[in-house]
This record gives sequence, structure tokens and C-alpha cells, in this order.
Amino acid sequence: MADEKESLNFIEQIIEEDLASNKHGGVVITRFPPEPNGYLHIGHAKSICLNFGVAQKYGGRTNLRFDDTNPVTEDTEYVDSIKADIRWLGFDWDDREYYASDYFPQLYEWAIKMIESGKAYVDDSTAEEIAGSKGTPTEPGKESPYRQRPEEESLDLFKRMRAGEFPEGTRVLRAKIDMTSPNMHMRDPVMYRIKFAHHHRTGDTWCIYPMYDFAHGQSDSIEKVTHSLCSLEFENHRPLYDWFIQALDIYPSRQIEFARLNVEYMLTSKRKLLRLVNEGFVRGWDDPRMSTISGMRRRGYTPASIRAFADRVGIAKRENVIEFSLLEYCVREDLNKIASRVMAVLDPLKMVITNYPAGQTEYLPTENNPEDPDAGLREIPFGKELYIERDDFLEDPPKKYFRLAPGKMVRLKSAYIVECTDVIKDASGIIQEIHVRYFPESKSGNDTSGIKVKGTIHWVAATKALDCEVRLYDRLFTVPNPSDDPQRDFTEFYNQESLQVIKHAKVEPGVATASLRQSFQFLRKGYFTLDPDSSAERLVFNLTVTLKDTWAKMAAKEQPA
RNA sequence: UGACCCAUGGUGUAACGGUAGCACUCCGGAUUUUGGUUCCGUCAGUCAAGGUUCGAAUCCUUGUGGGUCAACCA
Repeated sequence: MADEKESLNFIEQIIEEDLASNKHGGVVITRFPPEPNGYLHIGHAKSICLNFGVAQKYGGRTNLRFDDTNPVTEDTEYVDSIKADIRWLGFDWDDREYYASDYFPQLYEWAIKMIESGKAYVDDSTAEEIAGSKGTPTEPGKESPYRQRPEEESLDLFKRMRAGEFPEGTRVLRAKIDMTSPNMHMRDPVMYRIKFAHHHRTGDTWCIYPMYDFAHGQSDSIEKVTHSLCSLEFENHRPLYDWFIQALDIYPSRQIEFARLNVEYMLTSKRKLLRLVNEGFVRGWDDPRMSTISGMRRRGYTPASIRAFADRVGIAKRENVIEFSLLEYCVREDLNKIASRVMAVLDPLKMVITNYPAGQTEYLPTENNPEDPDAGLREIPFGKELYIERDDFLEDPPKKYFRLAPGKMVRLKSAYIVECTDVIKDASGIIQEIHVRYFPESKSGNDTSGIKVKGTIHWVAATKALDCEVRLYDRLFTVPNPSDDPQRDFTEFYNQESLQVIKHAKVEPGVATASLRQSFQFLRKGYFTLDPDSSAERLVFNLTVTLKDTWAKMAAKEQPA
């Protein structure tokens, strides 16, 4: 075994240094902290893989902690879907399912401690007044007239806020830091606000709720999180994160920021994803075109492929946009190893073998997966009438076309070599069916015909094939970064052809017993998975990703539009 | 006209003062009863200018370019 040194990302480097210096007693604790106000998407997947992955790697633990400090937007519905998505991705938090709301009593105590030590005060200003005196990034803010109010008075007011004596918006608790700080977050940030809202867990116990900045770091600290990994936009919050930890003299978790994931043609904004759903661009949160975990699951992406993707995109602080092709590569890589091969014709063209006995059905063995010898063989029916892919026949083929054409021969995969003898068209010139003759001695496995053909095509037996629906998906937008243009709304780049429904595709009979989540490779076409819309009478398949198609690429190059 | 952060092939990411590597993409070739897979190969990079050093992608300075911050959101 070669001892090539594994390259670490900058977070792993920090962790290894901390481990080496025994900073946390050899322990690594991370956390994944979603707010239960929406569905998880591909960006969260990166964070999940990072947080759980790094803890796993160093023998540590990862807590699942719901950041539920804003009751008006949060709901248990999201808690459930988030948990399901994380589990599906292949990670486990054992019994460490925490909620920021579990810490409300402790947070309240700490707030009181802050007031008592003169580090926090109740401000009677309105939201507008507070915003107005905040200053701008280049101008210092002004101190609130309530800033110097006696501690006892703040304490009394804060307790009465908690007791529900004041209406929403009338008072807040603020940290007393520095209104002239160049860092806006240090200009006396709000710690608590009044909200008479029903909380999904604490019900009506509270009418004051802590802000993110007075909850997140504290929650990390309570859980003794050693490395609190978050995205770049929280970089400016770090001084405040550290300030509270110091002021409270509590366990010093360390916040480390990394660049969030951006992927071409994919959105990772809850707001925008919500608009796609609400405005009917997609059928729901789990539409296979969505970048949500649930959408990708329905699309047929596997947990392993998403984990591989998260691994390959890397961790750094630089803004990035990952090419969509990398995601596609990761799915194909996984599915190629595990997906059973299946004969399916998406755009059927009837083929009649004129010299094959009518009414005869032959069962031919074919491999389930050439990449996996253990996958074994299955038998597929063959008969006089078949369906082949319409674009596997061309009346007037270009030079390097290896498929069927008048007078040309091809191999029918796992069956016989056929030669095209006739083309039957309707009055308008549309090809109705093609006639071929087959060579009995060219049977797959014991071909004694001596005939050499360049092309092999897939097929299904007309009388045995199952009729099914196939949904083909393409990128949701016509441009890689639909949010880039400030002049145009991202929905203007919606790809009208992102969904194409094929009502009557033909698939070999064996897939009748397919189960949900099972992936297939439709030979020469792509990877497909069963959609939950399927019923016993009617199968519905989703395209996960096409196979690479070098012929299409060649053809496109030689005849540029 | 502030603070903080970032800058390596087309894309993403390594190299921690000593030969700029890996993956994806692209292109070419071999194999192939999937124009798939696999295998081989080619092209291609340190934002700029100074400085420190025997030696700089790496350290320093100044520019340039990009990102974030002015919610009682997270």
C-alpha cells in the first residue's frame, strides 16, 4: 500500500491541530443546526456530509439541533422531513436530537445575568428607531436613550416582558457593546424580542424569544460543540459569537466558516424554491427537478452519489459554482455499479422479423449488470414483432451511423443480427414499421454466422412489453446561474422543456415487480427510477440522468445547426 | 469610501519556503453484443506590481477583482 498523504481541507487541518494539542481532550463534537422552516436542499447536504463526516472521521459525534427560535415560521412538519432526509442520506445522531428551544430557560437566565452585569439593557425604542440609530457600514451608530437606564430597571422590564405585560414590538433586550463598532453586528445587537406566538414545542410558555445571535453560540456551548461549522455569511457574526461566550464565561465553542455550495442550474434559496412551488413551475417540494433532498430522492439520486458529490466539491472559503456535470458524474458512477439493466424503448418503432415464426416466443438470457458478475442473468421474451427506438433507424444515415438503415445490419442486444429489408410508411411519409430478416445462426452466445456488425441496439417484444409512462427531466433553467442577472427575475430563465412526459414507452415485462427507490439502467438510454405515482396498473419512471451519449455529441458537431 | 473574508487550468480542490498535483469537463486513441463502462493519452493554471529569501503559489506591502454586513430572520 502506497502511503500517499491524504490531503486535508482547512477544517480538518484545524481539527487535527486541536487534536494534536489536546485542546478539547481529544473530542470532536459538531452539530447540524437546521431551522425547521423549510425543506433541506443540496446545499444542506454538503453541510450535513461535512458535519457528520468530519466527526465520524475523528471518532467524534454530531448533534442534530433544530434552531427553533422564531416560532412564527417554524413547524414540526419540517422537523419530520428534515430528520427523514438526514437519515436517508445515511447519517445518524443517535439520541442527540436537540432543540434551541430546550435551552430557553437557560438562555433566559443568562440574559438576566447579562443585565445584572451591565452588559445588556432593555430598549423601549421601536424597530424603526433602532434601525435608524444603527448607522451604516461606513457611519457609526448612535446610542439609544435607554442605554444608560439603571440595571434594576432593565431587569424589572425584562421580567415583565417575559410575563407578557408588553405588546409585541414595544421593547427588546439589547447587548451593550459598541454603537461605533465597524462591525454592524456589534452595535448593541438585539438579544430578545417579544412575540406572542405559539411555538411548535414550547407552546405558549414563552412570549419572548432569543435572537439567533443569542441562541446559536450558546446552544453550541451548552452542547460542548468543539467545532461549529457554518457558512461564510456568518463570518461577521463571529466576533459577537465570541463576545457572548466570553461575557457569559461559558464553554468556548469555535465557529469556523466555509463557503456554501452553489451548483449550476440549481437553486439553494428557500425563498426561491418556495416561489417555484407556489407559482407552479414545479409540482411540489419533491418535484424531481428540485434541488431539495426530497426532490433528488424522487429523481433517483442515491445517498451514496450525493455523499460522493459532497466529498468531491471540497471545503474551502472561496465562492464557488460547481458544474452540473460533476453531479451527473457522481450519480452515474454509483448507478453504473448497482442499477439493473433493462430493455426499454422510449419512442417505439415497430419492427417485424419477416422470417421469424409467427406466434413464437423465445426466452433469451441477458446479463443484469455487466459491471457486477453477481447480479446474474435474466430471461427476456423475443418474438416476431418487436419495438425498437425510433432514432435507431435512419432511412438516410450519415457515414458513421452504426445503427439500422435500409439494407444495413445490426445486432439486437442479447438476440440476433437483423438486416433491414423494408420500410413501411403512411400517406404522409411517416415511418410506420420496418421489416427485417434475422439470421438464426447469429444467436447471442453461440453466433456461428460469421457476420460482423458495428452496432447493437435494444428492443422489446411487442406482445410482451409493458406500457408505461416515462418522465424525462432536464435542467430547470436555461442558464447555469439564473439568479445572476439583477435585471431579470430568475423565473424568466425557467426551462419550459425541463419536463417531458412520454405516455407510452415500452419496457420489458420483468420490471412489473419493481419497487420504489429501485434504480434501473434503461439500456443505452439512462438511469431511471420508479416514481411514487406508479400504480399496479401503470408504472411511471423518472429519468435520473442520461447515459453519456458520444454519438449525439459527434452528430451535433458534424451538423451544426 | 468602513470592517471582515477570498483570489491556483474551463470548473472545483491540493501543495504549509524547495519539481504546481488530483478530480470533473473538453479533445484524441484502445477495448466493447450498451456510441455505456473500463483503459491510455493531449491541452490547460499560481490576479498584478514591488519587497524578503539561495529559492515564493506559499511570507510582507500596495493595488486590482470578487463576496459578506445596516431583519425585533436564521
